[in-house]
Amino acid sequence: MTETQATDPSAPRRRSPTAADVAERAGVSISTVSKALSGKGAVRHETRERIVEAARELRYQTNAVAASLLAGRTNTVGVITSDRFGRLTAPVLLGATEALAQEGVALLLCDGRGDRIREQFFVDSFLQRRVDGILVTGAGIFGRESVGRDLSSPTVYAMAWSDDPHDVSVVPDDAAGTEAAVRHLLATGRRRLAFVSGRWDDASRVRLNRTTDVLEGQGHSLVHPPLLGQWTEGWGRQAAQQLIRSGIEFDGVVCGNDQIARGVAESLRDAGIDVPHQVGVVGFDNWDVMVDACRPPLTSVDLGLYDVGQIAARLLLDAMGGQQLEGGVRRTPCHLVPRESTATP
Amino acid sequence: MTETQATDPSAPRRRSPTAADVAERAGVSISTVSKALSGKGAVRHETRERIVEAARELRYQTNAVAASLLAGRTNTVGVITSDRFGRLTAPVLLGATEALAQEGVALLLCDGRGDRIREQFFVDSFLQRRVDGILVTGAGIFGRESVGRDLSSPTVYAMAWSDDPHDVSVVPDDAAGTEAAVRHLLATGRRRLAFVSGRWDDASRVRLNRTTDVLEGQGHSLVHPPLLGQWTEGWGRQAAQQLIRSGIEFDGVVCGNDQIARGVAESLRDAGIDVPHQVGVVGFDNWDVMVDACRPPLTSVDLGLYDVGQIAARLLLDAMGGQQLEGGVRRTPCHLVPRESTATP
DNA sequence: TTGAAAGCGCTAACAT
DNA sequence: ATGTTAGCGCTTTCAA
Repeated sequence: MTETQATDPSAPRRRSPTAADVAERAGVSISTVSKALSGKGAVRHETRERIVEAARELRYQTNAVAASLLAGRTNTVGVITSDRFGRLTAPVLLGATEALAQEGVALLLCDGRGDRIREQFFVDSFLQRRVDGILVTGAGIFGRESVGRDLSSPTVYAMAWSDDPHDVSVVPDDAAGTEAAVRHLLATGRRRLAFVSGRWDDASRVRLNRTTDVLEGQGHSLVHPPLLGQWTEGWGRQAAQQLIRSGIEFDGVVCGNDQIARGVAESLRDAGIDVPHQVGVVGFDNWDVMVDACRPPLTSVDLGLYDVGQIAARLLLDAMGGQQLEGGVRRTPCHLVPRESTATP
Repeated sequence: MTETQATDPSAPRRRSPTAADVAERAGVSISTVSKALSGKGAVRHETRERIVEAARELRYQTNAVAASLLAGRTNTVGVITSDRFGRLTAPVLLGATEALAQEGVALLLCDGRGDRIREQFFVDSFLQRRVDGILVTGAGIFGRESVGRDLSSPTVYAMAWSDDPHDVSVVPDDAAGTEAAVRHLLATGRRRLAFVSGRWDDASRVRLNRTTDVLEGQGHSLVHPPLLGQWTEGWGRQAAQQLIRSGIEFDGVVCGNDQIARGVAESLRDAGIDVPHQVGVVGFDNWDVMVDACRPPLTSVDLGLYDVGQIAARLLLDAMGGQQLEGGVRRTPCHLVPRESTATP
């Protein structure tokens, strides 16, 4: 390397150039600089050239803080998560960032760990920072406490809905997803279904209820009482063994998530029961790591969490634009992704 | 509900109260309000009481934007990720948020998807927003391009290191982690080791090199040429079958990550080879979902990514405080978590 | 102990 | 087409 060190590394960090610096260098006033660079005022072509050139030389960048103070808008939304940026939150966050980035809005992130005190602290810090909106996500698909009515920034809940019906929530329509899964099992010729899920929460409840509703609508019912345990592969395996030991015949299993489904499917396989030819298995989440690695690959309900994030963000943008949103829960579609675990017997 | 609606929902969002509002209500000047609430000036006790009361009544919150403009400090750091907030980034992010939150610093988040153009765009947006620092993470443990020398905000790289040695990077010492894994296999009596990893990148290279170094230091060597493929369970299974078919005897397998290790372990089990009694298997990442679900549970190298995030954040805080950091890569310790897959035969 | 005034860096209305 | 001026909401001298 032969280039000369441009700056003295021991020097204090130099302050960023201001519009005044650019103005001086271009020999114009500050407001002309503003007009030229924002493209909003009338500036002679030649003058603009000079200003742009000066700005480039100084590596000038508009100070967004000053602009925000003036505009009363920070182009920022605060996000509160509660599952430590886990697997379910990530796609929601991604969908939201994409939708917001398109409008030049950035995300302030923090994790409340599901602790109301922490959450309240972060909400306050967001309000002090004058975020234009707040997005709240949960650690799964279930109801959660509102972070507060009538905050000075509009708020939208994604994935987990607020228990205050005045709040705006966007959640995957997993009841409809469940229905698709059950109908798919029926369509592939299964009639004797079992149900295995994690702990007894909103998600388990919705999925179980819809499963039994659809079955009963067709004159069927679950062949074994619902098996509730944990959201893990290990529990899926245990549940499968319990089913086998019960001696009850079954030809399809609806599972609360992909981990459980994988546990069930692989445990059946180990027991010499062919999946999908003797038993069809369907999971929830369409989590690549699970559905692809499972033997056989798992049919699963995709919750469309990226869309949930995107739609929640768009609603928030509308609200930030002054639109009055109607409170309540909006449901976004889930879709079934068929794979080998439910192939026609 | 019998309570009256406090605000007219169709009214335009009311502006936040300012220090002037509080001053008026408390019958003092703005500067007294500032002193009273910041606790920095001398204010008569009774006056402070009045001011605090007025602030509470108005639900006044200091406008951080105005404070930032004045202080030349935003208490914000920008974070650029590149794996869509994936499994590896999450703990880094979490560690960073905790360390930063303690100092009242918030995180601005965006995902560059590993695209330099997008990254540059986000870096510029961060600089405009006058973040006090920038944190860059990668999608894994490998070298990456610098986002720029001499940015106006100090920058620290976490997990993936910058290819510019003037930049400050914090990465897990996976070479040392590898060494611990190999020594553990040797200590549990294995001598004939194989190596299976994902694609041929920095992580695979470091882990392979250290594996062979340690083996050779003990007078041993890999019994089969390294097997490189993908970072998936499927590849782990294929590799195990390849090993078995080769007819070469082996009693230990070092795997590039937990998915591969699980594929290897379960494939051996399916082939009637006992893990750990005939073959020991060790993985990397200590990813709960994999290590716990695997049969048998997997011994794995924990990369300590939470610490990586925390340490990177602390370095960044130091730099933000004006401290001059020495460029280069700092390595944080990994540690082996023994489980059944390497239990003494 | 309190208040008046300056100014952080910018934009927008108004004047030239 | 360009410049002058008045703030955005706050903190911080400096005077009273």
